[in-house]
Amino acid sequence: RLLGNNLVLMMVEVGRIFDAQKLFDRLLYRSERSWTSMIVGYIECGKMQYAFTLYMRMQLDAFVHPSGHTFVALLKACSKLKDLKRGLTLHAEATRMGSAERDPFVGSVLVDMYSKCGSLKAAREVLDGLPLRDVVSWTALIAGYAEHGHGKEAFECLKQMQQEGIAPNIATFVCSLKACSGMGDACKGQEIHVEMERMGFSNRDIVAGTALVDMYCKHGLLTNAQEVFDKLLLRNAVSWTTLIVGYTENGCSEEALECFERMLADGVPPDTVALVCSLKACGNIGAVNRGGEIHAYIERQGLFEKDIVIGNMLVYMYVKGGSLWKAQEVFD
RNA sequence: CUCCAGGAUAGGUUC
Repeated sequence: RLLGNNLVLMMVEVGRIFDAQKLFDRLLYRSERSWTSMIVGYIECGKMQYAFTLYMRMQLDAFVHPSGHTFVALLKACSKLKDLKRGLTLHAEATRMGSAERDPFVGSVLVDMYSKCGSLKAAREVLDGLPLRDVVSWTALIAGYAEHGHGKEAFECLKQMQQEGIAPNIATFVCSLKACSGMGDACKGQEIHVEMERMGFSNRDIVAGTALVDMYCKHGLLTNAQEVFDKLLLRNAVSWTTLIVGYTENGCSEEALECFERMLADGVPPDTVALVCSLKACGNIGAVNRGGEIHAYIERQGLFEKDIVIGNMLVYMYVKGGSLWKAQEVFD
């Protein structure tokens, strides 16, 4: 019976979920570990409904109980689907099993689930009730506040967690910066910048650095954004695009296009997002020639069919540039 | 009781 259960684990690990299921169904004794492993396997390949169905069957198995691992996997699926109803049920069951308060991972995934579902009050209550609030559970709540436009609350959380002696990490700062962007309070963002600088996050980590660039751009502080960007040790298409959008959205499309040129010169291949954003900049200032070059590049790379947004933006660019016949051609 | 698997984080057109 051990052998069969372990074989199920191995099959899930190598992605043979269908074979795993066939074997799993023939087992006489199914361990908690193999139930959970099947559930995780289905979630990983996006078949959430199968996972939930399996969980129902698991509850009917008198010999096993779901573990913290089981609840983490299922609650994470609820977060992705924003399925609050199922999340609430799972929360009740995790509480009944003692997982919710015994297992810190279940605690933080509960905070995340409520946050992602927009039930910020519930998220806050779960966090406050946790025996151990760590950087991840705090960050999950901050992310929730930021995502749903409650910048003030997000920033207060950052302060509260620091008062509790918990050090923020890159993820915490990134979420807090996102909150600042939505708040229109550049001072708070600058405050965070200073702290990140102290911890060496602002130029060494590309995600953190890009989030800073984005925050400054959203406040229209392009000089600050450029300064952070210039200090970045690594740049990728995302960081370049963030800057390009920053210039474009602040009425500086010419500068945006200069950034695009520098990005190419830097040897960073533009992805579809970078191309779309640069096309928008072209459209804004009627730069049909440069837009046309980007168009040619898109055709050469065969990207046109990949994403409807590219076509939309090409039309925008040609229309704004007055080349209606080219716009029509793209449209057709 | 021990061993293996589990948690939060960056950019675009429309919104």
